[in-house]
Amino acid sequence: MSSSAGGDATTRERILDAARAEVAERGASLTLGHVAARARVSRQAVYLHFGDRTGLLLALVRRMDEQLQLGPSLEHVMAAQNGLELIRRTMELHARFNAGIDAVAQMLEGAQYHDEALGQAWRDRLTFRHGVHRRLVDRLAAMGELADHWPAERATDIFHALTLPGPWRELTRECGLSQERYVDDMTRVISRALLR
Amino acid sequence: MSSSAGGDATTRERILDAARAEVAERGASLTLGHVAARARVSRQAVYLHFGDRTGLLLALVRRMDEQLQLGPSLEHVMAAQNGLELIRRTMELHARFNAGIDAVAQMLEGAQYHDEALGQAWRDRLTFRHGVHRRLVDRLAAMGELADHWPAERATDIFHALTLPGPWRELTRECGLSQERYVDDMTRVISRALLR
DNA sequence: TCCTCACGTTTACACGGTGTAAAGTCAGGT
DNA sequence: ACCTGACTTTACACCGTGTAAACGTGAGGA
Repeated sequence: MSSSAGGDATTRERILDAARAEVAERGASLTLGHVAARARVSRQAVYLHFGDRTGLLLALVRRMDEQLQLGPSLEHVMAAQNGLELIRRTMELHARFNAGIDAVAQMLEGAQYHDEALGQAWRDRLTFRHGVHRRLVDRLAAMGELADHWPAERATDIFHALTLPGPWRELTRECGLSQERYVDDMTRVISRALLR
Repeated sequence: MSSSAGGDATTRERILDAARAEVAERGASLTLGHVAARARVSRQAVYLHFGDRTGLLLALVRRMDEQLQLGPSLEHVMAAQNGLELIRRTMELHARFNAGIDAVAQMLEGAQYHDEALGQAWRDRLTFRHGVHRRLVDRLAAMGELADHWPAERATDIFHALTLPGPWRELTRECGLSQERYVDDMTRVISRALLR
């Protein structure tokens, strides 16, 4: 864990790149040995940098969060001029975002029940996600477009739950919907559900 | 694998009961050693009956399917006199069913990417589920209540994806919705999405 | 009665992945 | 010349899976 900062940093990055590739290929059943080999580094180097398997995966998740920079995209969503457009932009963001993180998300979902720390990391992400949807729902309410029957908190829960990676994965990967179709259809479903 | 039928069957059942309990407690990280100990049987007895870990889990899933007997429940759903009632009954069935199988479902979902056979088992269940929703959508169409904008296949995909265990788990376990609330809210969402 | 077979037991071992420990190499900076 | 940081090699302990072989035992048939 010594070189958490400073030094070359290139090795650490190489290991993380290798880990990302291994997750994409083998899912949650990646091996530290394989990661090390792919990074052209000894297995022990991985332990030096990340402490243990969990540490490596946590670092991978954090780096993906940083790289994906969803701040600007979120501003674009919030700038929508009406409810329908806000929902559509949200779904476009989800589609793009999910496609980017799906392999890692899958790994986290799968690992969350035999790894305390990874489970926590996954829950943290979901909590953050829920908060984002709360802001979106508040915006809808402020625009006077939120249907009367929904208390904000419950509308948030619905918005949050229907846009989880799971349904996205099922629709696009298994049912064969294109990203555009996913966006169109889910925009319709959610706007009908939430808007007045 | 010898005693697939005949004989005492009590040992086999004891092992499956133990496995179910272990899955409920430890999720996907159950050990054959723990299962055996709980069933008060040697670890090797498990191998005798189920071949390997995967075989045990597959047998567990199949037994749960048999025990849950969703045929009659499904008839009750199909007997609904109008679209809204059909959707409500569907959601009631999902709520009850999900609560019953969630531990095992979670285990399967988690395992599907490092165990070919378990992944297939999970996909089989989802395919069956999808077929059920197709029948429901066809019924809606026959009643003339399916909204015009949905081709039957796409309405099916949506119905299927929105009622997956994942969203149910998130809403009831993490967001704190009661089963009744889940049924009420999702009935509203889906009827608004699918009905004319 | 004796034999056999089904079911289960104990013991033992190979294999692979994780995690820890210790000693060695090697480049750069002082 | 020395030290330090980054990484390597080697080695080992631990655990879970899976296989193998030999032994125990009770029920049923010849």
